[in-house]
Amino acid sequence: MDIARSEVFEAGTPIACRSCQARHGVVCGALSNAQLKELNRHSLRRKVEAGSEIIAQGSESSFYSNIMRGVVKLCKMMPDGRQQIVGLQFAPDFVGRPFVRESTLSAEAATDAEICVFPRNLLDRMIAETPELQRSLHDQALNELDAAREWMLTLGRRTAEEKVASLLHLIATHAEPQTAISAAFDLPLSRAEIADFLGLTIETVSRQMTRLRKRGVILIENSRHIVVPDMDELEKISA
Amino acid sequence: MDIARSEVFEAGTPIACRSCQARHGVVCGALSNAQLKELNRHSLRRKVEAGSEIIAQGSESSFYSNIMRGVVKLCKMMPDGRQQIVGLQFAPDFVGRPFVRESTLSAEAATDAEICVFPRNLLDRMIAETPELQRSLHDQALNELDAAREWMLTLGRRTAEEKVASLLHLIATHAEPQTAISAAFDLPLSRAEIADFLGLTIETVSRQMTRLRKRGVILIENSRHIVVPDMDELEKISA
DNA sequence: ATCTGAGTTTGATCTGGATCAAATCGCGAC
DNA sequence: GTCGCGATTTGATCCAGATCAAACTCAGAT
Repeated sequence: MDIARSEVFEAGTPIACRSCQARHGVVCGALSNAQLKELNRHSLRRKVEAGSEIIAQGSESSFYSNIMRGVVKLCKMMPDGRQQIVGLQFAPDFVGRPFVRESTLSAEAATDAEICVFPRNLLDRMIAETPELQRSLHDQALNELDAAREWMLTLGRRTAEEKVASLLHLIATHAEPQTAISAAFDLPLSRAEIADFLGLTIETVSRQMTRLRKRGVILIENSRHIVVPDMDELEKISA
Repeated sequence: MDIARSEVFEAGTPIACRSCQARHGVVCGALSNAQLKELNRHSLRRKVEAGSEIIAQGSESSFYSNIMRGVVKLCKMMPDGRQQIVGLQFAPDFVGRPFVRESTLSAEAATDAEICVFPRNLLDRMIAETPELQRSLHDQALNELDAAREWMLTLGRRTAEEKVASLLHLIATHAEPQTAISAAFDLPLSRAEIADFLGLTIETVSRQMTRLRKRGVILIENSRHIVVPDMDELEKISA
């Protein structure tokens, strides 16, 4: 994302964060009206298209964001190019690493997305002044930690088939009201990204998807759109 | 650990947490004297021996702890018995999951250890009342999240050799002042536990250790005691 | 001193997923 | 429409790490 390089908070037309309206992000949901007003003066609503980088691994980031729409992937890259996706974030998640300037991972829009961008210094001050905000962010951090550890189990101990089923289950759960028996959703990730999330190759991902399709566990309407007739079946396979 | 079942805070001789003395845990380091005094009335210093469970996966835990000495492993177990260690904790770490009663993982002493045990209700209240404590715990959660994501890269994308080197590097870094070029330390984990941390089998762990020994990267004084003549060498291998 | 058994190492073989290679599918540009 | 090209699927083969099997080690127990 170009915001990272250019001086964001000088250029562009700041749009009030109160435009979040129906759905507040993690940050603005925890602030008083006075704080919101101040934040609004310095925050920016931003559309980012799929594939653009929001935070670069190894860089010092001068801002945080809230995801208002879309999916963001968190990636770690090794010097030789091997890559691992270490998390997916959805609205209204907070993006950034409080208390530490340099990021050990990159954040990239997996789909077209909209984010609210906040200057780091201002938000750091608000976190220090606002226990409720700290609590919200603490809460999100703990939820991400639970999710990361669950995924460690997937990476370390599940088979390729179970990994693919786990991913489909994860996406379906975030896309659907999760009450329904069946689900239909768009994958926010390409096969290559799925492979990088599951610690597999694209070929193995493709073969496992085909296997699930042939068994009737999923329908592949096209490579990005999936229908799951029976979520219990999928959950059983993901073990 | 029997504490989980019996009513801890009635039996036993409570020992003042101020006995932490030189080294405070994450919790007591962030409290005022008045709060410490109240906490002392309800906390308990406890010795736990290697292998005993501090928190059981799927159970409701009514207490938190601080590790004062020793190493604690966090495990996730699948219904069919497959297991993954998802983190190691060292003094003065906090153990427990604030805000959620039921644990999705188990915490078990990997070595003989000493912990300070706090009643959940009391500490929850103190967290709510004490921004500095919330900040400490938030900080630890974020550090654990960084570590978990780093380990996801290890699980998903590193080879068996790189995994073993990564583990040795991790342990060495926590055991030694990390300034020295060489390191000597006791492994807090058995081969089986190392396998469960790295997503490998014990045979593969053993073979990779032997390979590293034959290459002169490590000396195995006995299966638990390791010497690393050149930490840079080890770090290079862990990639 | 010898026995015992858990933990570890070593060896032989197998296999799930990687790698290498070639279609096939879509979709935007012309 | 059809050309070009990246994304995906499918096929053939390979190999890192799993599995199966057997020693070996060593700290107690007798």
